[in-house]
Amino acid sequence: MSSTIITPAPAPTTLSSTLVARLRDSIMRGDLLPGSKLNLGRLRAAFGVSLSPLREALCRLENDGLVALIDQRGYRVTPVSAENLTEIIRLRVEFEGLAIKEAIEHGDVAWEGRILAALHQLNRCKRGSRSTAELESWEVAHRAFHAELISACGMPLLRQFCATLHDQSDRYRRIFLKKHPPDRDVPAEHTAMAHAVIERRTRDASKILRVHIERTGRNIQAVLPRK
Amino acid sequence: MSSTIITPAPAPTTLSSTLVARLRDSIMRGDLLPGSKLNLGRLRAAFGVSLSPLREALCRLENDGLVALIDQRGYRVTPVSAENLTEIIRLRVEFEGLAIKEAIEHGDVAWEGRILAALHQLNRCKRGSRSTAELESWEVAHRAFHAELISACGMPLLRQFCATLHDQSDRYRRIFLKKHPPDRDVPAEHTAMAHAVIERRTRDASKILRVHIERTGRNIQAVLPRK
DNA sequence: TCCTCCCACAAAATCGATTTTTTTCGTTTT
DNA sequence: AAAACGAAAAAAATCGATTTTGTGGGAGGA
Repeated sequence: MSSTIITPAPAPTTLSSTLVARLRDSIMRGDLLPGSKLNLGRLRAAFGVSLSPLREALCRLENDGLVALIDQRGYRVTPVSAENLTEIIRLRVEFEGLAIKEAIEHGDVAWEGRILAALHQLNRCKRGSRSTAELESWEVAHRAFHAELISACGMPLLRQFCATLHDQSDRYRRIFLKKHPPDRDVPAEHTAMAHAVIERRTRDASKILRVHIERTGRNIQAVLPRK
Repeated sequence: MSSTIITPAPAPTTLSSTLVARLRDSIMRGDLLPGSKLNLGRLRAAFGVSLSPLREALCRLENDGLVALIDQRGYRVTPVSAENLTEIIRLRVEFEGLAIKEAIEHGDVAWEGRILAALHQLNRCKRGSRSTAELESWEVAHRAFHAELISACGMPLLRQFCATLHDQSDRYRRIFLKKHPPDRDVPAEHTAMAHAVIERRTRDASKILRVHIERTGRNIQAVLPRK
């Protein structure tokens, strides 16, 4: 019993789980193009793994709507379309709107604190930065902030649905707004949202959230290639 | 080109896909108990398949929320709880309510026809029957009817979410109301719902749907074992 | 020229065996 | 007696190889 350092998280992970994260990143950043076929042999080689964990990882990405499996002809990256994006945005407004209402009703002081913490971390990330690592840390903080807003809604399934939809719209944003400068007033909106939520201004919070989601949607639609 | 009979469905299926259906049935009917551990070795033997397709099938059932995977310690059947059921019911009301509103707005005559067809098929199934096959055909028709009601909503993702939630609440109903006689007025409610939808009485349709879903929820809650 | 059939190739799906990790259960230590 | 340990057993995860299925192209026939 000397000064043994207890590892905070034993990192109980598996190859498949690691692969899920790696593949998700590749799809999210657009390295794997929407609609493109995922050749198992090539992927296996590229990631240096066997077929079993690769297949399992892809299967798990199906849950998130990032890939689709067709019997006997393998996996492809989920294609993108204006209609699909429209639905994602619409459902995000509905689902997150419901979730935030419930969260405002049930959230306690600890939750308020977590929101402020998440907001702080988010605002510390320079969005305009050129560095990939910094952009990535903004993405992480942004996702965490939105998740925290609804974390007190008391509905695990709903939170999962929201997370899935958020991921899907993030893919659009990251691929199609890659070269666009981020909106100026986004940080202000996040701050306004956090305060509206904490002060239990349900109406305000819902509205800011809706505007926030829909504006991003329109920005993407504007540059989405037409069919 | 003699009298070649064209197979209606080439059945482009794979072992994994077959397994998904078989496992889903086992879980839905409660053969595999909620919360129970799924021993891969035993399952492999029971279904006469290898690990690869079995693993893939289980992974796909995760999407439907019927099983859960924990790294390094395998799969288990999703446990049940009063809170979980409450959330499922709540979300079904919200999601299907939204979907039916959109469907009423966008549905055409062909859709109306499909609803009546589905309703007819449903009403032809004797719910009170003792035969397993007949009960099963009612389940199929019932699911098809509810799916048809919202099929015109123009939102594939939402339909998928609704289908998932429907499956989950069906599992509760099939397991916990196995020995209870079905409610007398359920067929009448289906008919009323179909007509309200076709006649574009949005308000009525939503209300009937909500009552329909919530009553089943209460019936299950009443017999759900307390913790 | 166009269509159909057949073969070789590529890819997906599946299997059986091997490697890791967790769980179990007796044994020891305090 | 309770906690701690460790080796054996069980189970999950992974791998490499085999089988099955889809695909593309060319020969043969209309």
